[in-house]
Amino acid sequence: MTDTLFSYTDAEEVTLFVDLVLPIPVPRLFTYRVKRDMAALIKIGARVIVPFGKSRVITAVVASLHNHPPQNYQARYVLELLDEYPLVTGYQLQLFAWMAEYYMCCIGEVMNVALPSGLKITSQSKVQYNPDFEHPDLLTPQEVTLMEDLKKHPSLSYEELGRLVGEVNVPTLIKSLVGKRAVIVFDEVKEKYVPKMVRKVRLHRNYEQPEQLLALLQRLDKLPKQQEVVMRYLRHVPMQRNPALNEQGLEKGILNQDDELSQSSLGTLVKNGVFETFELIQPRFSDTFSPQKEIVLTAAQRTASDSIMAEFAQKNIVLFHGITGSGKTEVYIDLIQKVLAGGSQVMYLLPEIALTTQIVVRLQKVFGDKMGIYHSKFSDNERVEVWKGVVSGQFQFVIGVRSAVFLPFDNLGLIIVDEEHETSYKQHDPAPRYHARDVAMMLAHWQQAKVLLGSATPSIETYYQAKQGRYGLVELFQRYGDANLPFISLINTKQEKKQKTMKNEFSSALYNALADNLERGEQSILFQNRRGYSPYLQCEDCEWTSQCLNCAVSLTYHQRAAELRCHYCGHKEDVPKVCPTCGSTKVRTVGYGTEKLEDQLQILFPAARIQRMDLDTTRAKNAYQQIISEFEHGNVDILVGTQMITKGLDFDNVSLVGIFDADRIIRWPEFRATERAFQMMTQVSGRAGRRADRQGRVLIQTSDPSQVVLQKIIDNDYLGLYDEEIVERRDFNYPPFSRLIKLTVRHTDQRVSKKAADVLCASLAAQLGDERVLGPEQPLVERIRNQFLYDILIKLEREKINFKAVKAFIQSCITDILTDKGLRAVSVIIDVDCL
DNA sequence: AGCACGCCGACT
DNA sequence: GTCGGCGTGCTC
Repeated sequence: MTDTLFSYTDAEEVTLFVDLVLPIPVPRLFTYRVKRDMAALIKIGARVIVPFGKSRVITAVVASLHNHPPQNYQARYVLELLDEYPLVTGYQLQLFAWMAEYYMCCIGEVMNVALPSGLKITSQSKVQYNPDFEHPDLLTPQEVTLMEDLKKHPSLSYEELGRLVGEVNVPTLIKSLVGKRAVIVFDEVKEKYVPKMVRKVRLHRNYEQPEQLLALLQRLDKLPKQQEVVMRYLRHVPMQRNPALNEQGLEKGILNQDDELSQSSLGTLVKNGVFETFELIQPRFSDTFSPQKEIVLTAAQRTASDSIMAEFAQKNIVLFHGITGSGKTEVYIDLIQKVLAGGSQVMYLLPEIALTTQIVVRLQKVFGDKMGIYHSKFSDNERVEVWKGVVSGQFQFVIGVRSAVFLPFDNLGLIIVDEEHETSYKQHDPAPRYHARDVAMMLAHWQQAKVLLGSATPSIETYYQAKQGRYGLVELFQRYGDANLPFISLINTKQEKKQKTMKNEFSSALYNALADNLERGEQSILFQNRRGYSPYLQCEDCEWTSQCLNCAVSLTYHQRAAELRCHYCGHKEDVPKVCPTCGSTKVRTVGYGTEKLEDQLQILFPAARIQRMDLDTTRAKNAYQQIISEFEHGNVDILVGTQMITKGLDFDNVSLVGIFDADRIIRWPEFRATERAFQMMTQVSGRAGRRADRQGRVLIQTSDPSQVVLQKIIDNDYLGLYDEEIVERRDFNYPPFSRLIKLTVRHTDQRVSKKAADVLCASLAAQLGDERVLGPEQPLVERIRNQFLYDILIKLEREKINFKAVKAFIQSCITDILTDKGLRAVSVIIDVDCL
């Protein structure tokens, strides 16, 4: 500014602007004005509420503060400042920006998956009564009446709230209520938190004083049943000594003790006004933890832990390669304790399925309420609590799934990525399509934290880095408690079919083994990685098969639900009684899903108790836990399941694992198929024989036992697998020797989709060269939800490539397509480091 | 992503 | 004559 003469007055008049991250898929920040009274309080990383577009109000995060008024438009005002202390750290903003750049998406898309929806108040969000609300005394009179309304309604929308309170500023009101933890905010789309209610009873006020109580008991002398109920109540609520205890009452269930007589007596007492019933919302955080348990490491575990520490002195990333059942968890606990004692934070990542199991319980016993759990099965409100707990310092240690990398850590000392090879660490559907393992490494790099990658079957990429010396490597090949590795054998189904010894698709070997196990009272697990009853229906008289209308896949037959389902778009239809084409009644099921296996096993072994575990049986809230505990308590003889059973289940009594169809796992049309097959089958095998006193057995059904990977699985020969795979990867320039970016072009008109893909491919290849650009090619499922898909795969060697520049070029090619008149309607999905 | 604006078909 | 279909374009 040239106008220095008046700068002393200007200094006070300068308008403050903020650049905000909005949860909107637009590749830029948005500038808003800040009113003077807010200017002193607003900070980078704080959330604000702003008006956006014609009729929306949304939550944004402050990315920067400045005083440059925008040139081409008038900035609008920030409506409300939500956080006096930022809920988003500088590291997180750095992470958001990095992810948007690296994974080629918008920073708003990153923010959208990063923040739990409870932290994003918008004009679309709803509020409900917080079951854990503790301080009604803080409310203003207006808020008190509003809370009464909220108690009556399950939830209120933004508009409804506005109508109820009249002229008051709704965002301000919500801010106030959220701040007092009186309400919780949730996303209408997602399922809201359903508070658990307890039914309680208490004595009527008239009987609270000792003399009144005594009179009551005397009056009930002639009614012994009712007298007994009152006595029982007094035993649990000793109000003779302290009448105030009556206020809290007693749970109805405890008083009733499930006998009908006391129930009817209680009913009479309630009717006569002696007792009154009321309901209370059960607080969720009422668990108590057992005291800290001492963890004693075995010699091998001790050595491993020490070696990891030693490696960390040299390297920032260490691969901990330990076979299944070697007791990696104890080693982790040891390391976590060390890092926490040093005052740093720890993040422990696990794939979704593994997190639901015993590991959490085990860690909770050690770390108690200092440990936060970040899991998708938890309600959004609980995620918000974990987030705030990390900011406040309550949680120095969090165990969580993929999305835990977004938590506001600022002082990480250690990140553990367990089951490092798991593909579920890569987010597939909404952008950002990030890999939590890689993001974790970035976070660690910024915060000078160490990363421990754990796996029994490391990904080829990771093992390569370890071999190259870029990562430290610690291996633990001794099974915990000297349990033996299972004995794995192959069953040639082709041969058995020739000899006619198969029972349906069960080989005699598998059948006999299952029968033996049943007889001995030992448990078995049968693995089949396909849910439903059968992958499709087929007419025997014509060519008809069940096909999805919207996708190029067959409809899977689900017998239990009595419907045909598309596993891609979710479309459901009734099962036809006759062939829809020719009217024939000979419609048969083809192929085997877990449901059919369950059925056939029941026919083969009528006395066996069989349980199925797949997506369909575990959808309900606690179904997963229930199945596991049933199995654990020996109430199940044979557990049939998909991938879900491969992880984290440690059961003593399982002595047999059957892999129903190995061929299907091996012959996946993908360059990682062999690696996957090895990982998957090794993991399932690990479920067998986790006890020292006998060796578990694994039977693998295959039509071709000579397949190389099978022998490697039998020999538990990870190194052999690695040596072969790495050669192929090098020869064909696949990861770790290259990076892959997959572009998927989508449109409802196949010709448009194809044209766009061709044009895109040509412009990419013109610059990058034919050998780096593959396709366009129709994916395995060429049409999903009536959109025709074409894939383009870009291979970029690690050396001598300016990754950033290439990505910018790719982006420009896509922009060209999307501005082309005839092709602009297509959408292009970008997947960096696709799996 | 939402949301409005805008320009063409089957309905009271 | 309108209601509403979803194509296109914009949001500080």
